[in-house]
Amino acid sequence: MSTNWPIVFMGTPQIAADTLERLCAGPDTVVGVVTQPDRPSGRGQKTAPPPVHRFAEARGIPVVAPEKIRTPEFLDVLRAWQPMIIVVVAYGRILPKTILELAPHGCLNVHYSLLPKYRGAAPAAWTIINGELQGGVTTMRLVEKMDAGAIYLQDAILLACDETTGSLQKKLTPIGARLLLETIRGLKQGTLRPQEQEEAQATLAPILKKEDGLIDWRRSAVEIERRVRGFVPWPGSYTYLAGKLLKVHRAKIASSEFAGSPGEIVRAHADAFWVRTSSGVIALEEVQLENKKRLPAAEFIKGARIKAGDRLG
RNA sequence: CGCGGGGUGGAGCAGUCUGGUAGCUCGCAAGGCUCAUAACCUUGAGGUCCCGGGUUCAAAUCCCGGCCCCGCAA
Repeated sequence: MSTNWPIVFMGTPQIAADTLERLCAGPDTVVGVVTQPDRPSGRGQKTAPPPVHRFAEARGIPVVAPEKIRTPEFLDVLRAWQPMIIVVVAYGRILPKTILELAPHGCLNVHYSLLPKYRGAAPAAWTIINGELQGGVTTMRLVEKMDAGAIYLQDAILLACDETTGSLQKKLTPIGARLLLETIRGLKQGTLRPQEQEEAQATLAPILKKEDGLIDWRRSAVEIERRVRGFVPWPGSYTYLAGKLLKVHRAKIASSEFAGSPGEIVRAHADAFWVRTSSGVIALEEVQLENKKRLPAAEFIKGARIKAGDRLG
C-alpha cells in the first residue's frame, strides 16, 4: 500500500544477517548496510568478513565497514543514502547522537529481551542464567541511554527447560524479524503507540567475558546448570581437571544427594560424572578436555583416569 | 607465516622422551555364577599403530613431507 522506504541496516553477526534477509524480503528497500570491519579470527588468524557483510555483498547492497563511526566521512555516507529509518541489530557499537537523529524516524533497534528487563549486550544469556520462565523480543527507538528508548512492539515466548542462549536466540531471531517488519509498517501508518519504559523495572544484561565461563563450584547446582546453558555457545563453561582445561558443554541437576565439598567428583562410573557443588550435585553430561574432542560423559570416563574423590576447579 | 596438543582393534585412552612380542577402561560374541545387578567370573573375535618417504639388524616409537581433528587466542 503506502510508500516504499529507503532503509539503512546496521548489524554484524549471523542473527543480524538473518534479520536483514527478512527485511529485504519486505516491502522496503535496503539502500545501504553498515557492519564491523573484518577481524582476524579462528585458528590461523585468518580474516573473514562477518555474516552481514557477506550477505549484503551477495545481494549487491552497498556495504561500508568503518573502523571509526564518529567521523564526518562516515556521516556523509549515511546521509547520502537518505534513509527514512536506520535499523540496528547486533551491530556491536554505541551510536552517537548524530546517527541516532540522522533519519526522520531515527534508529530502530531489535533487542532480544522483554525490556525494560535485561538492557545491555547479552540479554538472551542473562534471561537463561537468571532462570526466567520466559524470554522475548522488543523493538524500540534507540536513544543515547543504553536500551532505554520507547518500546514499539514486544513478544514473549516460554523457555524450554534445556534452553541455551544459542537455541533461544534461534527462536527469537525470526520473531524479531517479524516484529521489525510490523514496526516499520506501523510507523508508516502512524498507528504505533510507543511506550516509555518503566525505569524502576529496568535490569542489566552486561556483556559476557571469557572468564565468566569459569565454573565456580561454590555456587549451587541450580545456578551452575543455568550458567552452563546461558554460556552456550559463548563463552562456554570450563573448569580444571588435574591442571588441564575441561570444558563443560552440557550438564543437569543430579537427582541424588552426595556428601562432599564443592568441586569434588562424587561419582565417575559408567555414564555418571557427578560433581558436588555448594548445594546439590550436578551431572556433567558432555565435556571436552583441552586439545581433545567433545565427548559424552560415558565416553570421557572410559579414557580419563578419574575416580570419586578427585577434584575439579 | 599468531601459539600449542593430537590421529593406536567398534568407542574412549596408555605406550612414543630412553626403538626390541600391541596394553588399559568399555563395547561385541560364547559360556558360567549369583541371596548379592552401578552385577560378577572365564574364554574368544577384532589392529594397514592416519598416509607417503627416510634412518636402522629392528620403527607405534627417531627424521622429513602430506592429509585430518582439536585447545588457546580473536
